[in-house]
Amino acid sequence: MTARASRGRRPGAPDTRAEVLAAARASFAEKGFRGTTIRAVASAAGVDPALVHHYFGTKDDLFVAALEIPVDPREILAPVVAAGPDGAGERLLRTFLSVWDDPAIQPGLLALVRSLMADDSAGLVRDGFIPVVVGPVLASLVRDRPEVRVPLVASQMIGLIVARYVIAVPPLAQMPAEDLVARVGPVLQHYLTGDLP
Amino acid sequence: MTARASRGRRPGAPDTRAEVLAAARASFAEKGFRGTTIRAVASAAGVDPALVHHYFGTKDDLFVAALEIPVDPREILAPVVAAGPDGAGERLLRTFLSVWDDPAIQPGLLALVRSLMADDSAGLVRDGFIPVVVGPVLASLVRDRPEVRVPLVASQMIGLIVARYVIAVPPLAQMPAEDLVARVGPVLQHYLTGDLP
DNA sequence: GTCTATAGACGGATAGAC
DNA sequence: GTCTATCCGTCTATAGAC
Repeated sequence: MTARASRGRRPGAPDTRAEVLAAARASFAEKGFRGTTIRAVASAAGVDPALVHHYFGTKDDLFVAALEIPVDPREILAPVVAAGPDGAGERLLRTFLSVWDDPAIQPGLLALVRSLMADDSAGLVRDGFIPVVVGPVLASLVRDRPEVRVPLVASQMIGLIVARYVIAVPPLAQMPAEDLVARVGPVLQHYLTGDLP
Repeated sequence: MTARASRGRRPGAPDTRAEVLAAARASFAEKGFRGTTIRAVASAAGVDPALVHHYFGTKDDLFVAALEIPVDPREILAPVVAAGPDGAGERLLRTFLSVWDDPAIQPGLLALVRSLMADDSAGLVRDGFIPVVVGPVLASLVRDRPEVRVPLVASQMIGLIVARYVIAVPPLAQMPAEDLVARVGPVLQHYLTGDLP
């Protein structure tokens, strides 16, 4: 994402590049990586396939351009952990949902999730994301035995993502975030600090 | 699966058909539908691509042959609902895990889940599987407001599938089924019959 | 900048020899 | 039954005209 503000008037042509990127984002989010074709993206944006290559290079390049998640999980979760374990379940879920419900971020996250499930890149989540990103963050919130509590928390949050955003089962997909916080938050809290066999 | 027992000796050639099917199952489970190619399946089974077609017809046919889920969810869940709402969370989870942990069934289920997440066939789960299969079954177990309780139960079970079987996050993937029943069962019970805002 | 034309690779499917 | 050879379609990617 290059800086787009510069003085003087913008080029007369509409921002074709942005339209291509938006089309790519939507397609990757909906159909996954293998399911989207450069041709389909170009057609959706009303341009020629060659133009897509001209802007973004290879299909892989287009994919990473379409992700562009403007969120650092550790940064956004910092205030959640700073407030301590009390009510952490609700706070965690609230910030989590606020990110996922952001229409500017959602397509990128969806595309990411879709591609992670489709390929055998599950190892990336298992050995990368969970232990190095979310693990340490959550570990500071749990009472004990993080190695069993963190995965349980993760399982419920993964299920929420898949049910609400990927499958969009009603009424989960339409449910206001605060309702979900009230209903699922206590479960997360239980996994974090409750009595567990 | 045709009956394989008949008197007299089996044909001298090893059961190539079964090997092809096994290779297909593994590939579909690991790489999803789009990710597996007939050629790769044939190569993994040590045979010619044309032979795969000869046995199974199109790639779609091969896929449904590789699924071959020998389980009717409604049938297997019948005893769970018959015993009533008390302790239903644990019972539900136990039968659920016993099916998923069955090595004869798991690859088919995994392939199914992978393909459902990859394509935009989410509608199939949302409008088909959940409301017509699992919905009615679970609805008879909940205390009230099935339209909010059933999706919550579904979200936790989906999360368990993805975390334990698709991503295989440790130690969730290695955890004995009974440990999971003891830890997650109460949450399901809470979603089924507990106090919910 | 935008499009046309096409090269090159890959995968599904079929026909037919052995 | 099993394999060779091949057709046909789709896709990425590039070269080059306008």
